[in-house]
Amino acid sequence: MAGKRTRKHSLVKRLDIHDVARHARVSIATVSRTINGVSTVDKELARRVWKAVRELNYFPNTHARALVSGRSRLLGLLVSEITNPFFPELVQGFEEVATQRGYEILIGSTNYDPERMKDCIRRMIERKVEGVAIMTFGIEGPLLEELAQRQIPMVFVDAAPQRALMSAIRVNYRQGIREGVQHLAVLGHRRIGFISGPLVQRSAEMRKAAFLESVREIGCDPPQEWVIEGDHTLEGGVAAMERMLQLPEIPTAVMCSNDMTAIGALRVLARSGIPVPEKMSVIGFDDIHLAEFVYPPLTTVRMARSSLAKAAVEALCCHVETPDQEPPRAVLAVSTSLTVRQSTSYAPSAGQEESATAINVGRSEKKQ
Amino acid sequence: MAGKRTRKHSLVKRLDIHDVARHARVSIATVSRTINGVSTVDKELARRVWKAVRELNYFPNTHARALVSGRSRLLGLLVSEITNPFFPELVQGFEEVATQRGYEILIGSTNYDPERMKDCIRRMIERKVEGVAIMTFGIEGPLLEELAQRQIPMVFVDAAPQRALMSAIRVNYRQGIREGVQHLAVLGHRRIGFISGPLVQRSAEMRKAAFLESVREIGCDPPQEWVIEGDHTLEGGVAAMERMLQLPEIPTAVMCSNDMTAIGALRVLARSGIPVPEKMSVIGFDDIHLAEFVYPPLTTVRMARSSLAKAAVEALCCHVETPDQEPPRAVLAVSTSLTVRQSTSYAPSAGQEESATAINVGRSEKKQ
DNA sequence: TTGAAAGCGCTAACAC
DNA sequence: GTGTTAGCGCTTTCAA
Repeated sequence: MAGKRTRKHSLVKRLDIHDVARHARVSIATVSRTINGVSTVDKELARRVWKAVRELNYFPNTHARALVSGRSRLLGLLVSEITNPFFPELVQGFEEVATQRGYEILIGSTNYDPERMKDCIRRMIERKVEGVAIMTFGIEGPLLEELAQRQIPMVFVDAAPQRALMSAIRVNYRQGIREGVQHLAVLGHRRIGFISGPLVQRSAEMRKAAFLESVREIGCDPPQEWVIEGDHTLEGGVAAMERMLQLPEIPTAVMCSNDMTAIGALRVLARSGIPVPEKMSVIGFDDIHLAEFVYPPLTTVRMARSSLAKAAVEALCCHVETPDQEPPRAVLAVSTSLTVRQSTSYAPSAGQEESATAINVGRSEKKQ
Repeated sequence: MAGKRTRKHSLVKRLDIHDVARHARVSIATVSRTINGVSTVDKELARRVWKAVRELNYFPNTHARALVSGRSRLLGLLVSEITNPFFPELVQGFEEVATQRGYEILIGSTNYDPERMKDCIRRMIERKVEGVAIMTFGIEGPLLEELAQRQIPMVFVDAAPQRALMSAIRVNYRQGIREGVQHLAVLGHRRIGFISGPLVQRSAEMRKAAFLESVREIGCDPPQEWVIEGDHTLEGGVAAMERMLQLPEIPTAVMCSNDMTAIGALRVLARSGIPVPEKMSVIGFDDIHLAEFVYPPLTTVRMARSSLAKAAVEALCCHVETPDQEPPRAVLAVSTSLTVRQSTSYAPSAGQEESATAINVGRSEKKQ
């Protein structure tokens, strides 16, 4: 009931640019210029403005700024689901770099549901994001159109449509996968299988291709049955490994397209009484937080998701801040490298000497 | 170089309320009223407005709305770090409920760094959030003042300062912890230890208190040395369990204040050749994603973080939407319950009969 | 170099 | 019931 009501909607007068101007005995234009770092402002006036800002504890209203400047300083981040262990590190990196550059981030989780994805896109458009990073596994074409129509820059992973304002971050899958395969080779493995992700996904396909190249490089050519399609889930890993164990001949090492798949595979092996790594080595991909804690701790190819995030923010900002020149459409930005833990060891039948020889031939593997 | 430049800043004219009004042959006020669901609008005109909105694919500009209405429809969410496995589920729940209610969420990770926390608070103030959920483990008083000064509602977990616009979500720690202790009792355990969190944290203290009450309830009173202070990290769990194993007498079961602590404890036990659960049972708390995947899969007390998030959003919205009546300061909203996995079993020396008897006496434990 | 004033897109008071 | 209009807080001409 009490309280001085000096505005329609609120009980307290909110500080605005006029208050600062009055306090510093200048015009609001000068306050605005000072805060925005326009160089023509007189030193003395600028000093007074900053003093007033400090004393009054003034923060500019971003909505007003956005309205007049047409720049929201908002970036959208579209992910599949935050609870998927792949994403938290990505979100963290994205937030860090974006806020550093003065952007705020709007997160949308699609939960693999086209309706929710549509909703996320609507929210982003309403809030006038200046760019969107599409980090979901797959996206509906028509929804992209919504963004494209509004000239909103987009960045993708691996591959982007060939259009203006769209770019892609490239991940160097080969690098880490090759390291993983060489690591196995050094340990004497020659019979190496692979459980892929869903091959409709570009990144899953690229990982598989990188694997095949790498095994051929060490002179192996695994039979088709040793290359099984999974779906990047734990259950998929379980199913794939079960199929593999039914084969008349099984490999001594299996590489997986992501860690969840590898963890599923590990489960089946544990259940089947096949000790890892003694009877079979397993390598994952991604290096999610979990990988370190499963049993045995998973040897895996690490993809630095914070670099991915950083590259995405930069690509977006590049579009926004230099709208005239078309930026490079694809940035090779993210490297991968092997993290050796305890799910890999010597091939069961490989003699000690053979391995020792191989070690000298192989390349060293270390964490990046 | 081409492109029709109809505005200062952009190459494309952005759709606004005037375009819709023109298209529907009504005034902008009618468009605004229609979109905001004001009931006095003529049916026919409303129909025309909606048609125009659809045809033009119009989305209102939230910045303009925020500016004039004083309502940003933005909620702040302050967390310690998104990569801490405790948080993703919380963030997901928060996003889900907030967007359902038409709010957008602004995430800030403090990374346990006061400077970054300060930065997060600044960002939230600049963007004019209508409320902030403080989900960090601890916060600096002066920073709260910044928000309080600006009449921004806040919601905390467990305990909030006794002030206007601040409320707390209460977690029913006792419920789940009691279930856990009873579960151990049923399995014949009488020698039960506890590794707490950092006791400066209110929630850690509450968990410890709940544990002590619960063990006393089953007629046990563990010696002081069996109640060790950890710090809710894996390393803390390692250190605490190492200390415990040095004791002349060790318990047959240990409850931990959170899952990371339990995972640390599990490591030490594995290293020391003490099989879990045969020689020692371990129970965690939180039920983070990881718990299911460690070896052995961790029996743990689940706290539904999505309910926590939901309660937080509701408390905040309650403040915002009915500013006159002071809402309940504390909401008992989050229940906990036991999830039994494989890190718990019969007490080593307990006879079969004893356990069997106990089973009938004890309460059944199931997932909620 | 500075200040006055227009206007960003919208909501809400007020007049009809 | 509908339209006209005055701002919301800011940036950015434009004139001085």
